[in-house]
Amino acid sequence: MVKSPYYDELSGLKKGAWSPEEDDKLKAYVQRYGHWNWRELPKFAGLSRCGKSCRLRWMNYLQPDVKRGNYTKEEDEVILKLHEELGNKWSIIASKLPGRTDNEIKNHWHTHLKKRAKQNVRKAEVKDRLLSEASHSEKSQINTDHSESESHVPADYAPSHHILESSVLSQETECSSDFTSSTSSPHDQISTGVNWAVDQDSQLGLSETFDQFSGDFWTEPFVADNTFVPNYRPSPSLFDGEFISPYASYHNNVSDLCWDLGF
DNA sequence: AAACTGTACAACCGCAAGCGA
DNA sequence: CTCGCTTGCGGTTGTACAGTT
Repeated sequence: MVKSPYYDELSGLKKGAWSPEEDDKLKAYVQRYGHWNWRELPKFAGLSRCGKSCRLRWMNYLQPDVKRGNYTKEEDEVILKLHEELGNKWSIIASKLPGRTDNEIKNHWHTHLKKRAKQNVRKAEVKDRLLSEASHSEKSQINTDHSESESHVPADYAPSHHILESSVLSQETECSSDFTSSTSSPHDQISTGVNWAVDQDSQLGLSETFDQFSGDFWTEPFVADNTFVPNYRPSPSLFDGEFISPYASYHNNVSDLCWDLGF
């Protein structure tokens, strides 16, 4: 599924898929010393990779809190909603989904959600058309009886005000900032006379899950990457087993540091 | 069974923002 | 102000695997 590993002649660096050994090295190094400088890090960690590659691998795959696969309906809906609002701001979207990375969300969007988003757009267009047609027919019927025999919509088609208040499309397009708001019944969806079967599952899922969905999801803080050691550069002369040790990152006080440095 | 097509996703690349000298 | 460096972001590619013909 990924590019096969190969050595780039020009740079002499390894590219392509990461081996478990490389993963282990990088993970162990970052967990121990933090990522003080991605460009320099591979040298110290004993990896023949560029810093950029290491950073990406760590961020998207090796970080302890990274969730993999199995997107929940809530997550899908959040992504869809935020993408509708923000566009391709994957990093911002990722910041709202603990454990998900921008790269993963981007991939998920392109493979799973793009189609759904397109369907949503199409439904919104149909909704607009229905609304304009409904309001037009309502006006034309103002001074007539309540017969719907002339209407092009099914017999169980609800009056236009009904559509406005409870159609699923209204939910989608009007609750942009509050998706915990009211839900629409399946009957309401059917009553518009449009075949919503394509996405009914997800709509129902949205209704169910967002009811349980507290504000905690948005306010819950990220688990910080506390392995980061700001403003610290190791001395290349300090070796620690298979790594070149930058020390300091695991020292909570000066005496520990002095001990490790042999002072 | 083989060939073809579609899907999923890890990884690469180029660019831009941020920051310090 | 600008130059150089690092980091982060978003677009895109490559390829294994699954499904279909």
